[in-house]
Amino acid sequence: MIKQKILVTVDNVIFTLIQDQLHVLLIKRDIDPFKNQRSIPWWFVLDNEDCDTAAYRELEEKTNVKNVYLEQLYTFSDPRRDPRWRVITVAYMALVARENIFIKAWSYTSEVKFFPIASLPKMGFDHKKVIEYAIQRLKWKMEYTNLSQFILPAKFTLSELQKVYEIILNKKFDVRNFRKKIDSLHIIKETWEKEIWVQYRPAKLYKFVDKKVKIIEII
Amino acid sequence: MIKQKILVTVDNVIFTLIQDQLHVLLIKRDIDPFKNQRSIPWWFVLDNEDCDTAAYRELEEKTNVKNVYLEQLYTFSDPRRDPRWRVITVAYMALVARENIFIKAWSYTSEVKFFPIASLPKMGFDHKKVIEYAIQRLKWKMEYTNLSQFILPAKFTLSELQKVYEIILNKKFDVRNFRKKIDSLHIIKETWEKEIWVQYRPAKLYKFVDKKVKIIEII
DNA sequence: CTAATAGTGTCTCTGAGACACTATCTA
DNA sequence: TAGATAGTGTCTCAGAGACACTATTAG
Repeated sequence: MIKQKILVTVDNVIFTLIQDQLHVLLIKRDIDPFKNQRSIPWWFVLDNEDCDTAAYRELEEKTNVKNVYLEQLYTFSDPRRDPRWRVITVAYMALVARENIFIKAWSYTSEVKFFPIASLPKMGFDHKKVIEYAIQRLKWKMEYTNLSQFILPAKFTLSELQKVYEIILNKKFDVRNFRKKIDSLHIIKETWEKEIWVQYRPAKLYKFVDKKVKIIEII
Repeated sequence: MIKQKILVTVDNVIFTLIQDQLHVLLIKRDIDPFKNQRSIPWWFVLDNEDCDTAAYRELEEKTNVKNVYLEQLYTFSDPRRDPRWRVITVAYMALVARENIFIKAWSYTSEVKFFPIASLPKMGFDHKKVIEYAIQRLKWKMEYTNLSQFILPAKFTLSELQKVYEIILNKKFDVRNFRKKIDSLHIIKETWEKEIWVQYRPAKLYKFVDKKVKIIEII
């Protein structure tokens, strides 16, 4: 039988929106290598689970939310990506709505924290590369699917929806053209509720018609 | 240190066009499990190489061609996908031009053979799923990149180019609209050569402007 | 009534798709 | 000259993008 000494892990790039900025969850390493540097959450795949299961497990451990969007991205396999052992990692990205994420990650100490992607700290391993890959995939999929629903609260305003696209795609849209386009796609519907506690004209709240990921040209 | 007993392999879904049909390279297994069934070529990742390198190595061993398009697809990790051991596989797809592929795979015995995707034989492992995934990715990428160049000979006619799209996307195109579209993309240029040995009006030969993969809306 | 954001319609221009005939080569 | 494929232009319609004002609420 073949001799091979490779360890397999899953890495989770967990995205959310906080105060109009895209953020990624990072943990602080308390052991070497890269002690005190940040890294994205990762862990070993167990012997009797597949990678999706492992990624979910790791995700719940850090955020305590279920019902999250999770997608396999890419497998990183440079033989020297971990200085200790030969480790291959299957990278995932997760999208969580800020209304869900507040539950656990926030209650941690500074060991688990969201960082805006515009100012990421120094990171161990090849995690910078993994995050860059994830951002690319996120942008790309935002353009042609209804993925934005997973980063929004269940009910949201059209302005919030537009802002999600503007932030992630880093691009401004015309209000009227944006609404016309969204309307033509039939991916969201009105609720009969409105914003409350706002000091201006309250906006109508909408929700997504379909929880499934659909292929749609949004922009 | 963590105990983990996982083996890592790479699977290659090797596509080419033969006689107006999309084909996949399969080998015949001469040992159990799945003895005498077909499978896509795969092999173990060596300790000091990354997965891309392993996939190239496996590819050259079967086809003897270099300069091939190779892309990582997805990592399949069901704990029971190999009945003997716990094996995780990183799947790749390769595109080869028929002018290149004839070199070695053809000279093999029946052990290594191309099968049209419309009539695939019974296959071991989860290879049906892997091939289906690869076909999806291929279709998808055909629509928005200049990937078709890797499945065509270096010089080709516009009819051949159109046929590539028609076969892979399983869809007919209007000759004039297709040419108008391709022309507007500036991805190919005329050579000053024409077809020879044909029994009708010989067509002009074209070649791709750029070997790099470009993002372009083709259809 | 002021400040702040929500919400709405029209025009222009580009590009996709429908459609049919002539040109060039071999045998 | 028959058979086979190459090669070419126009019109219509849909959708993208540019653009500015009125509506509604809280304080």
